[in-house]
Amino acid sequence: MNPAEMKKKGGKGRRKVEIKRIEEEQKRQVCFSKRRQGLFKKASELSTLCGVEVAVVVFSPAGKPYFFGQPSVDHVLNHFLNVVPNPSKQDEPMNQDQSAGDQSFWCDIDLHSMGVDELKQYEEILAKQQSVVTEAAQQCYLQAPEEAAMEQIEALPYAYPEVGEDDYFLCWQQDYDCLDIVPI
Amino acid sequence: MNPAEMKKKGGKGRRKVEIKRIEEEQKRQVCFSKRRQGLFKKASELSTLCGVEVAVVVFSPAGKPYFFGQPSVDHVLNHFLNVVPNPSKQDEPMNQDQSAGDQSFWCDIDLHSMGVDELKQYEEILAKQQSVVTEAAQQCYLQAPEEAAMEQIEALPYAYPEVGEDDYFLCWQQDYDCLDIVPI
DNA sequence: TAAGCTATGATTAGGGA
DNA sequence: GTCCCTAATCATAGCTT
Repeated sequence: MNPAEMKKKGGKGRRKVEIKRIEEEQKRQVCFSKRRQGLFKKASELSTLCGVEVAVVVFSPAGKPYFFGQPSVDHVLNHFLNVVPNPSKQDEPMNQDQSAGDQSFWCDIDLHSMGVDELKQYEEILAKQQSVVTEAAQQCYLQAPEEAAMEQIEALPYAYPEVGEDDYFLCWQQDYDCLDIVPI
Repeated sequence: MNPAEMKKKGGKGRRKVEIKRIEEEQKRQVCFSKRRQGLFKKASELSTLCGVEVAVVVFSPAGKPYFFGQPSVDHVLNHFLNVVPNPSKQDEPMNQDQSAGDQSFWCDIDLHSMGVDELKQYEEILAKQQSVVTEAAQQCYLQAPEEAAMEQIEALPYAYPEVGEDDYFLCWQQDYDCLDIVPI
């Protein structure tokens, strides 16, 4: 195809793009918009295909936040912040994927993969959780018997996807007696 | 390339893939590994090309955390949490996965902000969780009384941060009786 | 079992509306 | 900004090693 044809009906299509900062603002904005959508789509596909939790947060060139989360950004970030307290310490200059360290307390367990003994253990952990809540209730009563921060309960509603009733992951944390049961 | 050559060294390549949960564990794991890398690469390219902040957090099918951040996950998440205290309520321009209506089920609750009545409610929810686990244990026993997937329990160790004993978030999900208690 | 291959489907740059 | 279009480049499912 000669240059004239190129100009007339060709000259489109993808060009190999060097991965470095795009200087022209307009182009950068368009690229951001397109690639952000692509990134979120990939994240969504990964989540669906593999049944995993994903959160993506991006700030546009203008500083506007965009995000994607499955089941929700907050859920994933809370989970993450608990598991990986100091991500920046693990980041290396060239930013890359990595997993958290090995010393551990958290376990993600599929209830269906567990044996009887393990399930019994988890029953005990759940019982401990009840103590925690009960104690919190008692303290609350002692401190402010007439108050009830009712509104807080409905303060942070999140959308949630349909899930089967029987599929759960159970996460627990030995030293702090915390647990986390979520549908998968 | 003719058919013979196709058969000899071709016939491979990508097939159209339906975006739904992959049931075979092995395939799911492989897919996760590959697509995670692809996702992080895309995030990196977006960051470089457009000079923006990006954070991606993924939990593997086994619950192991993987993350990517530019300049760091920590930085981006702090920025995000400051700017968007309650992300799920905001309108996300393009790709909102939280689409399906505003019926929210999840709440993130600080135990200390709750009144007695609410805490009592949560005690009940915890009790329900015990039933779920108990039922799972019974089913497990009926199905394979001599089996115990013991090794699974220690399979997924994670690093964990220091937290105060008294700070928790409690997340619960009305329709599915799920809950989530995590230290903050 | 993790690491290459490769053919193909998916993505996206550049242009226009 | 968003959407369409095209075509070159990229990503990756199913294999092989």
